[in-house]
Amino acid sequence: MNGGMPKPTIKDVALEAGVSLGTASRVINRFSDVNVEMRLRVERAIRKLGYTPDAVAQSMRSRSTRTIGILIRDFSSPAFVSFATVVQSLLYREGYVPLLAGYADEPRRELEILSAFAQRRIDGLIVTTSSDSDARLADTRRKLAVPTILFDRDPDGEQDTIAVDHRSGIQQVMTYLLKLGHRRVALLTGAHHVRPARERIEAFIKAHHDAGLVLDPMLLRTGSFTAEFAEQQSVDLLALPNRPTAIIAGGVNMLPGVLLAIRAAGLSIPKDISVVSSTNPELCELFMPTVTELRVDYGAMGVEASQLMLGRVQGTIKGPPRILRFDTTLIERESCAPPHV
Amino acid sequence: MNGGMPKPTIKDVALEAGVSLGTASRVINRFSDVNVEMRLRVERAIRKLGYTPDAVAQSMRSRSTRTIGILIRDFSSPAFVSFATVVQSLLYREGYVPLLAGYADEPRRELEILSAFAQRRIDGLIVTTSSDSDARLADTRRKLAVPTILFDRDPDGEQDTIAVDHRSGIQQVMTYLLKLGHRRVALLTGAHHVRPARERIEAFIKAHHDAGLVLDPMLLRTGSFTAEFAEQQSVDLLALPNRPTAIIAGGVNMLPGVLLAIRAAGLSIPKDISVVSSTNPELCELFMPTVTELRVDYGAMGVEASQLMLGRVQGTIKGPPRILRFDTTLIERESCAPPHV
DNA sequence: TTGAAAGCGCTAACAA
DNA sequence: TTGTTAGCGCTTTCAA
Repeated sequence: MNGGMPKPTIKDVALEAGVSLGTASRVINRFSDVNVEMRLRVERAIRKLGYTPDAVAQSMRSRSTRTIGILIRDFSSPAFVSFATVVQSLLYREGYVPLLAGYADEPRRELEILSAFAQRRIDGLIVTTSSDSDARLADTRRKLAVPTILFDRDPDGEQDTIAVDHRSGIQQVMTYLLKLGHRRVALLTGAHHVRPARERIEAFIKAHHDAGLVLDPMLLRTGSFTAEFAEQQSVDLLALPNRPTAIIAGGVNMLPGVLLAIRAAGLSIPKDISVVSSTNPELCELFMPTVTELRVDYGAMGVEASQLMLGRVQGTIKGPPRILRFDTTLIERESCAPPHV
Repeated sequence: MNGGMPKPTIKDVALEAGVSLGTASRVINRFSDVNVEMRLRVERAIRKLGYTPDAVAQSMRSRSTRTIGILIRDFSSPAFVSFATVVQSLLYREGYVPLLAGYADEPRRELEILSAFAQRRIDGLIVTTSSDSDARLADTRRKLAVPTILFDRDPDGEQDTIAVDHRSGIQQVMTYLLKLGHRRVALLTGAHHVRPARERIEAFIKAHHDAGLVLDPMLLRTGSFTAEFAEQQSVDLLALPNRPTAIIAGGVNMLPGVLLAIRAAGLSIPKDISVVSSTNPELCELFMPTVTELRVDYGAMGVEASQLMLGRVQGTIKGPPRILRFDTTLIERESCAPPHV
């Protein structure tokens, strides 16, 4: 597979430049206290030998791997795509590399990934945990002893948090739907042990209360963020004797399931049923009719998360845990109309 | 950020177990020539101290990082999602970790990522390069001197390749469209310097030739795999005095652009124009009408790629470069109909 | 089968 | 400002 001589080491560079190991290291690490003459000699040697530092050896000594672990639910959501793209680009620019992993809705895999991260000595962690309330996961994160950003999860008082205000998001949606005249709105979202689901559920209940409406518990469907769950629950909802007049897909992967179920039921949007979806720009704009969307700017969250993380690992940001909140925007499209009675 | 005592090392384990460093290492690495009594003592010590090996130190000595670099175009295509999900899960199972990076259509970033990989001493590389013909990239890959799998790119005689047969794919599509009566079919795909584009272009031309048709060069639009490119070219195609009666989205990200352009032109599918798309299960099934799809099983490719890679890095697969080919399946849906004259 | 010791490539502490 | 040296945590000789 290979060809020829071994990779040059810093020793070779020092030898070639006729300086000591230490001086070579100082040049490589851009320390200021190096004579110009020496610096040039070392740089020439580096170029001549085609030397690149060995990151493993650097990490061995310096304790830093310049690696940021990023632990998400899965790779399939458009939200992840915007986030990951931005984060990767900003981290690389500073010489850091993201270690990306998804647990694909299997909490056990989350633990495995965390320990793989630990063994590799990541410098920082951005994590969307599968459960806010799992003490074992929290404990494992703590043991990593690196700057951590909880992504759209509950602040724990110890780590930085960057989260969406889903509560006001659902409030916006409900205000909109109620104004259109809807009284039977269904909410599909994940299980209560993650913050986005919990916030949506609470806001959903509160909106009913504030409007003086009695919430039919059949209309609240929680348990998973997957499209499969959304489809199966939608099928069930649409078969109800008094089916909802609007459905909220409360999760970035859920819209496809909802749309499939509605089509299978032979219903038309928005005539028979109104639909609002969480962030999914492509599908929402492309589907006909276009779908009203509760949009979150995950790219912007990626920028903030990267900057905060870089600040923490580089020591330029200090002090107590920060909590960054992001608002949602309701983008009204064609999928909502007054219900007909 | 931290709390308490430093992580236990193998030295602590050896001390606790009352054995030598070497013995502790042998137990950890599951060597057979260790006395049962010793093994138990070491294992107990490991459990007691909560020891986990330090992957950086292991790599330092062993030369293996158990890390596989995966370099793709970007994170946004559903094809990537299926592939990455499978690969991650199979690699983790064997104690390997994927290092995922996308160059987002900027060839310069590809080089940066490759050198980041090199510095980190990856054990293997799976790469969808931005250009089959860029000698600098090929050279950089070669210098990595690790098992490499070219993903849907031209075999270079040195590395393993796992590729889709786009040629027969386009042939299937053309046969289908010609049989429906289409004579003006447009193909949208990437630039000729990557294999999937090149194969599609060649097969597209050959299909015309074989059918005794003269290909209007205006109908062949190559240059980029992005949705933006697809949209802009589609807009242009649809404004032609004699516009095509069918469009092929020859790239996994391109369908959205095509659909947007068709909608903007006020045309209806398949009455005014037929559409065939490369792999994009969700959108193809969800859009109305459903879209005829030239499907590739990227999950299956992920399985094969992982197994081949693991075989190479673990030394269980030896010998000359392998070339694995995957076929496409044409899934006929509602987006194609005979053209009306 | 086990222990002792060298050393992977580098950074950092110390001395000059 | 530069050189020398110890040692990061581990695997892997080499001897015993």
